[in-house]
Amino acid sequence: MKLPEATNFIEQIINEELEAGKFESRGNKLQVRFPPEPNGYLHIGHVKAMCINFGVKDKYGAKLNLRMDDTNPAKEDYEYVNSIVEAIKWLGFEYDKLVFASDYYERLYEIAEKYITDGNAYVCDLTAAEITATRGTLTEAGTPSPYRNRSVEENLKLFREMKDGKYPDGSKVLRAKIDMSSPNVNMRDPVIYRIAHVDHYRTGSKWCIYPMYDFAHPVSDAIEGITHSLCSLEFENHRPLYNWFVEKAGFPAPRPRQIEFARLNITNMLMSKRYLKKLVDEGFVRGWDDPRMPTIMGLKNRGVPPEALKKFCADVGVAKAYSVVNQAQLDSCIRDNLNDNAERAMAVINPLKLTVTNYSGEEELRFEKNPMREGSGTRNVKFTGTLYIDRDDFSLNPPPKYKRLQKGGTVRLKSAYIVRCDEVRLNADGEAEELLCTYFPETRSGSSEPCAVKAKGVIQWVDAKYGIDAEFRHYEPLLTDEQYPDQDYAERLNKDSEKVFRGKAEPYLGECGDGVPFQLIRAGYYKKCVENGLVLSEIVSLKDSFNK
RNA sequence: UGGGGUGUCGCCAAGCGGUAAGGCACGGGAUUUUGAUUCCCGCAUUCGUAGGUUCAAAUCCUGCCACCCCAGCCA
Repeated sequence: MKLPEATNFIEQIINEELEAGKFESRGNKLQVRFPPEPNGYLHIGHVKAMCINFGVKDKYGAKLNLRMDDTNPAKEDYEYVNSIVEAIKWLGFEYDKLVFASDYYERLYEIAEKYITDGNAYVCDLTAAEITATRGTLTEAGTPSPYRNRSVEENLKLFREMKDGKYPDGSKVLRAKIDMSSPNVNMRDPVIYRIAHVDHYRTGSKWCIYPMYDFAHPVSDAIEGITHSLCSLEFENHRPLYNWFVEKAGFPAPRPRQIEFARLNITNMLMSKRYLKKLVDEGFVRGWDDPRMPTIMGLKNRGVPPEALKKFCADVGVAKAYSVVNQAQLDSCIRDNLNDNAERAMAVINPLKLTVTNYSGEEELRFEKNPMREGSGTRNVKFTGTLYIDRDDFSLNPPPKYKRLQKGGTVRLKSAYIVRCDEVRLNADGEAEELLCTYFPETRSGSSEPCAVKAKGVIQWVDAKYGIDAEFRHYEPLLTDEQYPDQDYAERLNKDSEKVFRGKAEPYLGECGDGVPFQLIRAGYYKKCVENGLVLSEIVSLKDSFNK
């Protein structure tokens, strides 16, 4: 058998197993799963998990189920399952089946009864606090529950009564009978089922007992015939439990194998669902898909192409070492993708009027949509000599090596002419209000004749007569998990994370369809065009090369 | 002071006994009507640390150190 080349340690393990013939009994057909809990929107961390799982799918021709791990009715909802499906679709991943852990409730219940019958589980009347107290500590063994040795008959009767709703929440649980003195705390008779008289978004009020993750997850894997259950590092301590549940449930080999990898962390990116949910619930952001959010939908609304996210995950790799990737690495992938694919456009965020005093009339100039790509086409831009440039592109006190416009200096208007600034009109505050310039007809863009006039810089511009009003929003990334609990968080978030600018844009931007990312001529910015007429853009500064 | 993991360049990360890939970041140079892009060139005599085995170790052995995870009726 010709094995695919492994690009990470997980695929290496798979190759070794395949070589050893572990999956011959199932025709070497592998199966994986992506198991989000529908209690929030997917974020960039999930993209890594998906890249790993879908990578196995593509590489080994494995089956891949999208499984909603919905065993906690209090937190889950259809809104989230829809958002998850949408995010996966946007990323371009294709799963074989959409399944729900809640589809297995009946089967899980039967397996729980089997545990009881086999003497591997018991109903425990201890309170939550008592269970915690008797679990022992990291260095001391726990003490067995007084209910640990109930008879199979009594356990079965009690468990059925639990299911039938005879007991209030918290009064009883079903526990696995493993080892109260295990050095691994997770093995000290973990809870399998809890009573919760809560409606489930899918099963309604049918159940009042719900299975716990530690039990439901491995058994769901086994039911589906999963061969590789890939999850993050924090579940390493649960692996013995995982194996215990699958084995005691009586599933034959080859049983699913849990393999753990380090989750994705990125500097300046808040990545825990709990905090993200809080930001949404308390109104710090407009929703889960707010461009400031690290959610897949937030990133989409920021104008990030899905391919850039996949490239990023591929670059970052998969390993077991705890790590925090620099955001610069993500930015680089986005820039790289946009450089190849995004069309270029002109817009000024902070307009400054520029009048060409020796120009009259109007003309159309040719503009390449994407100079990086062959055949991307051109469009015409009107030029009347009265226009706006960005305030940043003019300086009253230019620093050394300044390449853009200054009094007495020249600059090239992108795809148009070179102009010289003759006079600066100031407002009452001493700020530039209007620039009076001279243009040089012989410097018209595309002209091949040599001319004496030179300009070091090139800036973008918007014609005053033909440009449209545009609103720009500039977003700062959300703070990191560590910074989050800070008391000034909300204030800082509201004050600094979103800035709105009223500027001008060429009409072309208003014609862009919803969600089209494009790159501003001023290098280092990418943005997204939304809604016609008005340009409502999300701008993210990716590389501030202007401070050099 | 229990158990499970991890330690290779500023940040990720290959490497699996034969003499340190790659990406990001960074520095230098060339081309450029985006200070972008593109293009060269540079960037770990050293792999947490101390010993040991070997002709040969980041890779094997032993001790030590550091960091992360685990005591939810969350996932």
